[in-house]
Amino acid sequence: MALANSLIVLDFETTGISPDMGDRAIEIGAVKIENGVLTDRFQRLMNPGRRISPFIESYTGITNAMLKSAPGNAEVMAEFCEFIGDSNLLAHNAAFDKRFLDAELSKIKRRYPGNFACSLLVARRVFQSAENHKLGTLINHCNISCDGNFHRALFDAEMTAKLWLSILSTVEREYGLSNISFNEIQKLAKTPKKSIGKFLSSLAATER
DNA sequence: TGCCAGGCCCTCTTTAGGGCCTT
Repeated sequence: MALANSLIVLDFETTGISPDMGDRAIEIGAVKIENGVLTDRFQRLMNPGRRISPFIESYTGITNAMLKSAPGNAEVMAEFCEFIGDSNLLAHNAAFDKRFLDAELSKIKRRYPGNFACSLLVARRVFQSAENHKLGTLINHCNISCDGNFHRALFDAEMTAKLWLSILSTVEREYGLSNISFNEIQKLAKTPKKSIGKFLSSLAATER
């Protein structure tokens, strides 16, 4: 089955860093990119069934009072599954968000058909001179306008989406690639840093 | 109650260790 020509950029806020140790999602934010344009948005708080720590309240700005009236994780994740459809997926440090997505969907016996890309791995290769590769640093590095609160799911997803478009435009501008594919970007994310120039030049040389 | 991860990537590497990144 061919996947849709769309990309879902997502970000979780969670009770901690390890779903294997019982941590749960408390917010999901996502945007849909179609043909280089943000065409849809999704944001929901979800009640994990227990109180969150003062650290997480401070880190995210999401409070126990806000979560008290939120729907449960199962209801929200089922709705999010419909939003994903058959799109491919993207997150900044995707290993983290993928673990939580897989854990939450496993609890409701749902799956997604798309592949997961990581803007962190790609940015480390394309923006090697950046001070570091945290999302906020890369947004500044790319001169992307930024008016909102980091560590809220929808805002981080929107910033990741804009970073992704900046990565694509940088690659296309510097290497003369007019339409790099999702699969080619996935290969780029696995290419050794020192070979990035050679890899992209080879793509440009063989471009349709 | 209190505790906690894991994949990537560099190098003083590969028979390993530690920083980065996410909440």
